[in-house]
Amino acid sequence: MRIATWNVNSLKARLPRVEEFLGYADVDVLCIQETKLADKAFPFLTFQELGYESVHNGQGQWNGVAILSRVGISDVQYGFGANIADPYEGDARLISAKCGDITAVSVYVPNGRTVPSDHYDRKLDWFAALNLWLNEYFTPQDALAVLGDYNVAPADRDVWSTTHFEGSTHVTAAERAAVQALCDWGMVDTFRAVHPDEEGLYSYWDYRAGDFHQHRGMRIDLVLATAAIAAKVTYAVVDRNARKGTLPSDHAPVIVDFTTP
DNA sequence: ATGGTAGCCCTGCTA
Repeated sequence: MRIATWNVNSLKARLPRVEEFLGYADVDVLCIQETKLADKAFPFLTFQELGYESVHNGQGQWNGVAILSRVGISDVQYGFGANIADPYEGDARLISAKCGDITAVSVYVPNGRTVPSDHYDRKLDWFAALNLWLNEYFTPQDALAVLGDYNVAPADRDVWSTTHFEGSTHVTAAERAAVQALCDWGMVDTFRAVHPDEEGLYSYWDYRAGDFHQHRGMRIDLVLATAAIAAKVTYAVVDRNARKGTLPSDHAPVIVDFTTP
């Protein structure tokens, strides 16, 4: 089975690139973030014609998350639900669905803006809410993958320069501890399981200052998965070509393969 | 050249 995550930075602007990706990437499940679309504007039929069922938690101008699947979609959840307070209430940042033999979750973790700030504090609270939500609906024994834009680089080797990001969001000890808490619950950073030590493996490059061509990036798009999936991962890659060419997103897709019984 | 680009919807805000 092949799963992938991609922050497309507006599905309206990026639809041709997403169609192109679906044509060559051979993914079974694709989790998308930052659709920036209302549900009524989501291109369900376009994806259907390409062989994918899709579900969308849309908001309009900002955020918006989706799941595309060619192995079925059921048991859809939109956001944290009524029992868990959302520190970013009103934002469309989470959708989950059963896709074939696994549950896929598409998350768009809040950016946090600056340190310190109210937005940063609520980013950490959002991670805590995610942990509560996982606990409420799943167990570490489930075949569960939480894919998305975490807006956290888990380790120093996941950024092009530690000094450049000193004092910024995405690299603070508290944010990294929030990701680690998910791993403590039972999730594995599957990309790092395949590439444990390699540096320079990024998934996001700022549009500004030619960062992509200067290899100034960050690895903030993660595929966390429980052992039922993580123990069977055979391949993981960043599709850097998707960051090149005409009207690219500032993020590249991250693809993970695992064997199914 | 004193921080740059992309996307949104009023041209300032968010990333």
